[in-house]
Amino acid sequence: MSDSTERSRTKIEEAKDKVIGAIAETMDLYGVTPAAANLYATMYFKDQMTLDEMRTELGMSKPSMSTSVRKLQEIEMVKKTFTRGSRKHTYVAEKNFFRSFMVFYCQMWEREIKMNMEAVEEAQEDFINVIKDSTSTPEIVAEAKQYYDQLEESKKYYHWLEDLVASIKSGKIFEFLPKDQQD
Amino acid sequence: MSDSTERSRTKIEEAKDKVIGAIAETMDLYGVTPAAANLYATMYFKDQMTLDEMRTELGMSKPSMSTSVRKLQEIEMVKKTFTRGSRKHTYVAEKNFFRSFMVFYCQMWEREIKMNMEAVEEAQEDFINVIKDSTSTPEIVAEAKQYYDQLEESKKYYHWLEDLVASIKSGKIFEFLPKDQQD
DNA sequence: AAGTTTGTTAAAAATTTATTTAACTTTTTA
DNA sequence: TAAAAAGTTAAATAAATTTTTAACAAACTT
Repeated sequence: MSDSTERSRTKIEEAKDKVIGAIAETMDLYGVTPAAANLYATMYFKDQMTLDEMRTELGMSKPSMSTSVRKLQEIEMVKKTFTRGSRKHTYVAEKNFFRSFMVFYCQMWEREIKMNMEAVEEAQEDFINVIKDSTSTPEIVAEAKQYYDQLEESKKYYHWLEDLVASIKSGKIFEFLPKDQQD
Repeated sequence: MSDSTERSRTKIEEAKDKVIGAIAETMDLYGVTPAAANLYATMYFKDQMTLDEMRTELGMSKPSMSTSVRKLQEIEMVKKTFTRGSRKHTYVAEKNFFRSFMVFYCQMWEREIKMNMEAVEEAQEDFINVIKDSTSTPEIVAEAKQYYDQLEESKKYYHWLEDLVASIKSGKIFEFLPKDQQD
């Protein structure tokens, strides 16, 4: 390989590494481990990879790659592919950021909605019982009512978030905010 | 205090704790420490709090409260208030989840857009240089072009995310997804 | 201005999380 | 079906983060 070819290869690798570094750095804000973040960013520039290729490329242990790839599959940023001829499993990175966005945030928000709404509903029932309890003093009734109302108000937000998730899942949000705008 | 009053008070506390637990649990997915998550959730049911009240209520150290409250101020989930008569600082929790949502995700997404777009722009320049380099072999030019195109495609997503942030900041998104829907 | 209270910074301890090594299970193929 | 290869689970180690204790700085009171 000639000197200039080698120099070009190096430049390409350096350019990729800039993007890999940026993606990996922002990704651990998404609740994945550094290993998983690095792995995804690396796979972003690859067609497909096996566990052994991942281990070699990142210089990490195989179980670490196995765990990372599973976590990435959970948030659908990596998918398993069938490659005939090879008995090793092969994986590909989701390269469409729109899809990653949709899956990740919908998952996150649905979890939040479910968990918080359940607690809110239960708590509201409790407050109603206190309000209906004939032995409750006026002060206590007033307090319970105030908390009940605060929770009722918060439900508006969770309903809105539900709508947001639905519009992302259905793709309706792209009618409001087109994927390709002309500025 | 009568038995039944005491029982009602306990029920109110239990009801609040359900919500506090749920909020705290979902919040540490938002990148805050357990102490900060618990603190915010606790403050959600309080008018205002001083550092000493926080320490007493959560049974944690003062520096921990100080750090947590600062972190919560950064993401604008807590604000400092002036209470004349008291020389202690007092803080209030943002109780409008819409506002917390806007500040948190806009901050998060703007950081992601900035960091990744900068890397993408730099990398694209590098790829262009390789492509323009007269000593580059056809294979190398093809490879550089492919990566360049992949990054160009990714910019559509970042532009879309910019639009999403803008529509959240301006409130325009609520024309598309109203805060109070009637189902 | 001295003393006291409040809040912050810095170093240390404790806890949690991430990664690795080693053992084990499953799958493949010969 | 036995041997080998691939992948996963579990325990142990390592690393990073969170929290606390202790020392310090700033602000208020008298």
